[in-house]
Amino acid sequence: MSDTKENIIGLADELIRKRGFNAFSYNDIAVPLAVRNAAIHYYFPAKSDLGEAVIEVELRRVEEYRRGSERLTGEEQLKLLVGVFRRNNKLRMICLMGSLTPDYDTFEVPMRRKVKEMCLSILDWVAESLEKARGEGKLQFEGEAGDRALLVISTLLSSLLLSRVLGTNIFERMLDQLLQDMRADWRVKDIKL
Amino acid sequence: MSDTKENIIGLADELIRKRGFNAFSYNDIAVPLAVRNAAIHYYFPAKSDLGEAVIEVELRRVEEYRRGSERLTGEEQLKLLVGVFRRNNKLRMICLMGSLTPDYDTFEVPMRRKVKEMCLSILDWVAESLEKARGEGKLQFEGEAGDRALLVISTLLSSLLLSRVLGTNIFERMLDQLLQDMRADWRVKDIKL
DNA sequence: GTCTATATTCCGATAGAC
DNA sequence: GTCTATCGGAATATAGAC
Repeated sequence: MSDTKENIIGLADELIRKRGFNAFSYNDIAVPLAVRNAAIHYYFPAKSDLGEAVIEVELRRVEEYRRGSERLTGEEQLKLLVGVFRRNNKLRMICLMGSLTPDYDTFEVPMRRKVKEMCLSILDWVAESLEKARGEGKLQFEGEAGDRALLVISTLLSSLLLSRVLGTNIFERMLDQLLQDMRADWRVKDIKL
Repeated sequence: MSDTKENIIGLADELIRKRGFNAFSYNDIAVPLAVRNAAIHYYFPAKSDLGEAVIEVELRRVEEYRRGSERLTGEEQLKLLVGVFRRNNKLRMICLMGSLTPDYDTFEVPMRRKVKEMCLSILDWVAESLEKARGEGKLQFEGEAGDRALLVISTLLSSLLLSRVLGTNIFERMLDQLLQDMRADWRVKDIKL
């Protein structure tokens, strides 16, 4: 993939997380990259093509995390997950789920499908990690791992939203509560950056 | 307050919940109300004025809920809260926190302040209800009610986001998990509409 | 208080040269 | 693959008549 194309996707990803899909323009990408908006249209004829590409990359990122952490314990996988969100929090960036799901009904159908696929993929990974950690005795929760994954993602997603408005410390307050609920013996500050 | 003004605010509220603040236009309000966009500008010179008015109404709504449920038990207050969200869920509408916090950094400062005020007000109400319900022995949780309120709001907010993408039943799955965690002896389906 | 009319700006998108 | 140039449309917003 060409550098320009990669840079466009990378910057679009950042803009989606910081300002939302409907709030950024081709110009917001063209100016920092010092190209004309026609160059962006060359790679992504319509804005939704760019949106889909950003999600596609995220899907691959999730797959990589998944394959790259296969040999880790469930607990380590969860620390990895929480670490990713904490890093985003420090950068005032929300996650793609938190940014794209509120605007879901304004998207064209193909992009909606991609958003849904992304949500399912992330949830699946989290559920797997939770189940694994429970099997190791490092986590306790009742019910199915898929249901618990919904609550975990919910907390991660919302903590990024609320942190920006109410202050960064909200993230740790929320995550530590969640970890306590699941009887984890570690807290956010225990994760090495 | 004039009918037109009220109708504008009401429709704007709906559009914010369904499509997001940055995705709706004055025309989306003018057409259904059969007025010209100049009429909307008469009441709300700038779009942010309209946004602030919508939040203002929500703030008063929260205050009303609060005063109107003072004599209810904490448990009944929570059922009321969950019921409000469930009704929104059925209408495919997300809450204002879920819609406005992702776009927070695109707002002008006065509107950001209002968003923050709204978040704090809702959290405060939830914390109060949780504390009350805990005192009644109808709910169990560790730590401060304020921290727990963050998790409760997080689940309500996210369930609306995810329900639209993954299916309406997500709402009940998530809320029932949350209630189970707090050892509540009721579930979503027990709430009368 | 609502209208017509319009200013202004910005957006996504495309044609065609290089 | 990137550019210049431009189109068509939509957005927010305002002036001034009624």
